[in-house]
Amino acid sequence: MGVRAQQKEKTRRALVDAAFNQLSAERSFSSLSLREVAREAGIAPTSFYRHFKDMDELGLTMVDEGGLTLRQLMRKGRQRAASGGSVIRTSAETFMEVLDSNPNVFRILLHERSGTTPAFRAAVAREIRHFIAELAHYIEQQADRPSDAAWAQAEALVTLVFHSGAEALDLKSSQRKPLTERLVLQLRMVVKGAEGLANRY
Amino acid sequence: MGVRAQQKEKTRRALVDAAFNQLSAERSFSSLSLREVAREAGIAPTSFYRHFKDMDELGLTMVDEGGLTLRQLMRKGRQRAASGGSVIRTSAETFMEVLDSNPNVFRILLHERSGTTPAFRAAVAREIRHFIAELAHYIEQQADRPSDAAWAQAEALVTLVFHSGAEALDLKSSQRKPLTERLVLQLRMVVKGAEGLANRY
DNA sequence: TAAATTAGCTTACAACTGTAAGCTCAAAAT
DNA sequence: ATTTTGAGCTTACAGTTGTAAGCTAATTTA
Repeated sequence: MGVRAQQKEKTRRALVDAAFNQLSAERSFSSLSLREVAREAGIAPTSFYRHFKDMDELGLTMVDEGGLTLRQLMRKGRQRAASGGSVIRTSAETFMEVLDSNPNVFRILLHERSGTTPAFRAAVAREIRHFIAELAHYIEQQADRPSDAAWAQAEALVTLVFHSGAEALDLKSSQRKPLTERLVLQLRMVVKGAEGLANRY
Repeated sequence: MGVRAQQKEKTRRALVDAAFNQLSAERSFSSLSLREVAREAGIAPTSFYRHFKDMDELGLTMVDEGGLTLRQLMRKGRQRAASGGSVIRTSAETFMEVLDSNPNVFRILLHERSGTTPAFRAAVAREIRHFIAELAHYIEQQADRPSDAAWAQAEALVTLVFHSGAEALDLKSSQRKPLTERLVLQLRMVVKGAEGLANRY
C-alpha cells in the first residue's frame, strides 16, 4: 500500500474513531453533525466527503464494525464457558464485561435499532440476526430441537440479553450485579420452558 | 372554564396532536423542531412558549399520555381474556391491535426508551415499570409466586412483547401473524420455565 | 522528467434553528 | 367602566448546518 493510501486509511479511521468517541448516553449517532465529526478528527468539513458519501455511510460502517466486534467478543466468552461453567451465566457475564469495555459499540446498535433511518434499522437487524443464528445453531445441536423452535428460543434469549444490556448502560458497573442475576434467572426461565414445551409434544 | 382557558387548552392539544402526527418510522420526536410543530399546529413559533417551556416538556407530556393510553388499552384487552380464552394469546393479540390503531403512541415510548435525553429515558422506564407491576401483581396472585420471581418473570414477558412490537411496527398489519405466533411461543417458554423453576425448589 | 491524480484546504452561501423583544387586542378582574 | 392579563403575533438575530466551487501540493503514473 502506497504512502498516499496509507494516509487516507489513517484519516478514515480517525473519522470512525471520532464518531465513536463522541457517542455517549446523551449523544446518539444521528445527533452528530458532519462538521462535529470532522472537527474531532482534525480535518476540514468538506474533506469528509473524500471518505464517505454522507453521514449515513459513516454510520453504517460503524454498525457493521460494531456488530463484528461484539460477535468476536461474545465468541471468546463462549470459549470460556466451554472449558467449564454454566453457559448461561458465563454468557450473561461476558456480555456485561463487553458493555464495560466497549459501551459505545453497544450503544450505536441499541440506539439505531429503533432509530429513524430504515437503512440503519435494517443493518442493526442484520447484525442481531447473526447473533441469533449463531445461538440457534448451538441450541439445535446441543438440545436437538427443531430449527424453528430453536430460533424462537434463541431470539428470546438475545432479546433479554440486549434489554438487560440497555439497562446496564445507565448504571455504574459496580451496580450491575443484581441486574445480571435477574438476567440469568430470566434466561433460565426461557431455557427451562423450551425444554418443557419440547418434551411435552 | 372560561372562554380564554378553553381556547388555550385547545391550542395545547393542537400542539400535542401535531407532534404525534409528525411521528413516523422515519421521524422521531427528537428530530422534530419547535418550529415544525408550531407550524403544524397553526401557531407562530414563539407562541409555543405560552404552553411548554421547551420541546422536552412537550415530549414528556407525550410520553406520560402515551403510557396511560397504552395501559388503558391493555387493561381492556385483559378483560376480554378474563371472559374465556388464553391469557397469553389474548394479551399478545391485543398488543398487536393496539399497535395497529395507535402506532405513534408506541413509537415514542419505543424510541425514547433508548433515546439521548435522560429525563425521557426515565419517563419511559417509569411507564414500562407500571406495565410490569400490573403484570407481576397478576402473576403473584394467580400462581402464588414469591414477588421477586414474579417480577423477573413479568419483566421478561413485557420485554418480549415490546420487542415483537418493535418488529411489528416495520411490517404491514397483514404480515404480523407469524410474528404474533412466535411471540406467543416465547411467552409460553417463559411461563412454562417459571413454573418449572418454582416447582423444583 | 512531465503529466495526472487526489486528499485536504479555504471561502462562500442558503437554509434552518431556538429564542429575545415588544406589539395587539380580546377576555377577565376590579 | 376601567384596568390588568395573557395568548398569539411580527420582526430580528446569532448560531449551526450541509455542501458547492475551486485552489494547493504532494504522490503516483506514464
